[in-house]
Amino acid sequence: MQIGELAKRTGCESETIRYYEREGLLPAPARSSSGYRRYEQPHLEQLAFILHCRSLGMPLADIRLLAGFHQQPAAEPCDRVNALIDQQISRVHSQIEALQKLEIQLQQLRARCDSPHTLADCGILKTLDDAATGEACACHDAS
Amino acid sequence: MQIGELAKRTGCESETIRYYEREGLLPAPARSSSGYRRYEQPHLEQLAFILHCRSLGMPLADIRLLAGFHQQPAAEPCDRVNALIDQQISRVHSQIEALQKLEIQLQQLRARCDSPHTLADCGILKTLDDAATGEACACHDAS
DNA sequence: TGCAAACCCTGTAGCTACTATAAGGTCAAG
DNA sequence: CTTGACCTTATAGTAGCTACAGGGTTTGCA
Ligand SMILES: [Zn+2]
Ligand SMILES: [Zn+2]
Ligand SMILES: [Zn+2]
Ligand SMILES: [Zn+2]
Repeated sequence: MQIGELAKRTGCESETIRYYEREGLLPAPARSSSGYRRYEQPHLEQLAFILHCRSLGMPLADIRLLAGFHQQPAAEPCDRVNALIDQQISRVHSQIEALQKLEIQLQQLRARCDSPHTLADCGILKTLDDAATGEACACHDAS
Repeated sequence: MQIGELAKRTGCESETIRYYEREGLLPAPARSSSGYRRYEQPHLEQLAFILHCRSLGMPLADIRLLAGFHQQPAAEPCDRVNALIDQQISRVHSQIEALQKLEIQLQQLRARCDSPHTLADCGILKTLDDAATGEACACHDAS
């Protein structure tokens, strides 16, 4: 199958497929006489593997490692697989925590302007300006 | 003051300050005879304003707009300020939701390997491989 | 046969918000 | 007069694509 059909079947754009090939995530496929890439079933599965991992937010470097375990002796322990997943869980978890703090801060700032104002009287702008001169702000210094 | 001192006082690297200048977020300061940037108090406040907004996750384009409201007639309504903050809140909120889903999916995948295994028997690798061939997976198809 | 649409190819640049060099000029202390 | 700490510009790198530009190929139809 050509790249366009692989794209259609996986829901991944042709350009992304070529990008994965350049990055060494997908093996270079055979070419037709005119230079078109020709993919077989294993490529489709490899790409599906990559996209599945991407949908879990895994970085490409980790996916490369995960895919590489298929080339390793099957009797090896799987602790490095676990470590990759655990790492990703903790990355995601700390991102959630940081974003939750951010949301609270933003809502405290937003609360400074509840009724329609002019720019001159806007509690949001005032808070931001005051904070820039070193004063306490609703978003960062709330108790 | 020179760029290094501004950097020290704000906790922002000199290179980032120059970057903000290139991006039009900080006005170009006066130069000494040898070409060194010389900053005054207003630059420090402007930079503090930017850094405060950045700490709330605001994109530079939005900060540019927020800062631009200072040049606008003060009698204008502040609804565009609110809109920027609301937009940021909803961006943050939807990121949180997406990451929370991700965390659950990752934990479901992780649960497939609870005791030490070999690569051949690893429930995580098996799940990923099966998903690549179209089968249901713990992470995406759990009820 | 001729032509147009729909494919495909490579290579390059753009996106965000920095960060990190390289290669050089300036200034104050000792 | 030299050392070290500053400063300058310009360029490239980061992650994961996405969007061209400028070309070649294949297929179908009149
Ligand atoms: Zn307001
Ligand atoms: Zn604040
Ligand atoms: Zn395992
Ligand atoms: Zn899954």
